Amino acid sequence: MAQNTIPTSQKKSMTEPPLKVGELASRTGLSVRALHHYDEIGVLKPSLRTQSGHRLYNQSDVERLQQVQSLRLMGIPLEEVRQLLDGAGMSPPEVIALHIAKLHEHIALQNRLAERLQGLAMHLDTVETASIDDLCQIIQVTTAMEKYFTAEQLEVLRDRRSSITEEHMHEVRDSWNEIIPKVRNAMAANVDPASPEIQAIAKRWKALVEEFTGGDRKIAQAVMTMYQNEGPRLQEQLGEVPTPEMFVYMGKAFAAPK
Amino acid sequence: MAQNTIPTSQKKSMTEPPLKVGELASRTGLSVRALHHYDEIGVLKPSLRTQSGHRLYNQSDVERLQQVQSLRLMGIPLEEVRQLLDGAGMSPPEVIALHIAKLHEHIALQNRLAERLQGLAMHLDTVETASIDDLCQIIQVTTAMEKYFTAEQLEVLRDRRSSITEEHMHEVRDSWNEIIPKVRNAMAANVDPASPEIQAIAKRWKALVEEFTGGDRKIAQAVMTMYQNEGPRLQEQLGEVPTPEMFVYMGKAFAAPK
DNA sequence: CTAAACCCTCACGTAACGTGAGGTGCAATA
DNA sequence: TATTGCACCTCACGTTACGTGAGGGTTTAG
Repeated sequence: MAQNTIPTSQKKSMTEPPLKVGELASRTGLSVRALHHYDEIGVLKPSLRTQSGHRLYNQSDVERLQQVQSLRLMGIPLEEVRQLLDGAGMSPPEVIALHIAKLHEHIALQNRLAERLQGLAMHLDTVETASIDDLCQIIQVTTAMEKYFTAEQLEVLRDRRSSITEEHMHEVRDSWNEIIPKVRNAMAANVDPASPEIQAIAKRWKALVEEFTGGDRKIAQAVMTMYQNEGPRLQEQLGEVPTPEMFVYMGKAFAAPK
Repeated sequence: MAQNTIPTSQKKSMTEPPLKVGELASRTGLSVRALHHYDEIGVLKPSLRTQSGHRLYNQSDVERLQQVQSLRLMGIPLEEVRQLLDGAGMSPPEVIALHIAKLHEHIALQNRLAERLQGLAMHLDTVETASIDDLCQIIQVTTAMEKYFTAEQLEVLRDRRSSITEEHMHEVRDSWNEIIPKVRNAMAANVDPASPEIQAIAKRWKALVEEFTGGDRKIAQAVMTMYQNEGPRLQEQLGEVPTPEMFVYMGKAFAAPK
């Protein structure tokens, strides 16, 4: 074979002059400040300085910087970049694997947050209220619900909610606010659950519950658990809420012979 | 209707005593330091202090804190929380909408990063190298490729790569490293592309290209564009790489009559 | 030889607190 | 009553990866 000609531009052997920081910055797309920073924290210390203190980056510095940029592109923090390039800390595959895990965790969190925000935006569309109080109320109630219902149940409830009018929602609220005090008073007065007036109330109660749960036993159970645990907090937001004792009392009313 | 009985525990009218910071912290699950911070930045300034300077939070402070917590749960930064609760800045729906947009943007970025990391992890599995140099090389080549190939093309290439052995990949690299200098020398010596020795080389060249592109014209085109723009950078990582002039020369060789 | 361009070293700001350090207030106990 | 111990106070630095000046030397082109 013949003698090797020059590949493209220069050979490695013809030592290129060291770069000043501004030059290196514009070649790599980094800022001068970033290079100063890398110097400070030990990620990339230029191997030369001029007598007056100007940084000079030679070929191996430039190569190291390319590696730094590669690793940063993968989202690896500077401190770990430094450890990797210095051969300390963990092995590359370990670092990558751990970062994938962390990233997935982070993404999962963000996705859950995005779902919550989407749901919230839907509510805001239907309710068309601009008050922060209302906004926070919706947030509190929905976050409380997320603790007691599964994702599928929540979806069912969202669908049902979006299919009814805002006016009807107010009617439902008003109904509860009318019925619950009556029940409380009846309980305080030891009224027989089988009595006609309680039976009338029980009928309305059952209808309201049916409408909300859609007849789903699991949802009804979750609602009761939620009111049991979050009663006071929900009361602040919603107005009148049923207590576990009321559920028991109403249970007797439902079981009473007609 | 009869007189209202007491709902659950207390009535709002019986003013509850203001809370000290530690008490409020333990009730809300926040840290004392966080409450200090909220005070500092004006998100929640307690409306009372004792003579000695101890913070006292009254009922309305507590309610405001609940709102703060709700908004923070939705990922809204403290400064915007403050503006919302103080009625300054944007309206709640605007804030929510903007945050949804920001969040989706962020999630998209994270997802792209996750994909890159997954691909990288795959490479690391097949190549089983633990050196940072190799790691960075893979990163650089794959990120360069992402600029020139579409997502589908990249997937095709990934599949093809994972279906061959590491040994074969080395063979391919070696073939290029043997052929390219020969072509360069032939070009420098003005050898006729139709000459037998160049025709022999052209045959091997074509086979190598075919294997990589799978016969896909688009991929072949993207490869040439990539080498044209990223030539020097890739050369540092891969060794010998073809130049546009070589593609022209080889084109003549392919077109030459046999 | 001078002015522009480039370089240097501080040093503060970012988001949302964690983590002391060093000192005061307050209720209960010895 | 004196002392203990706990809760509270105000600084103030650390975290991430730089951005953005301030104030002052150096190099280079005209």
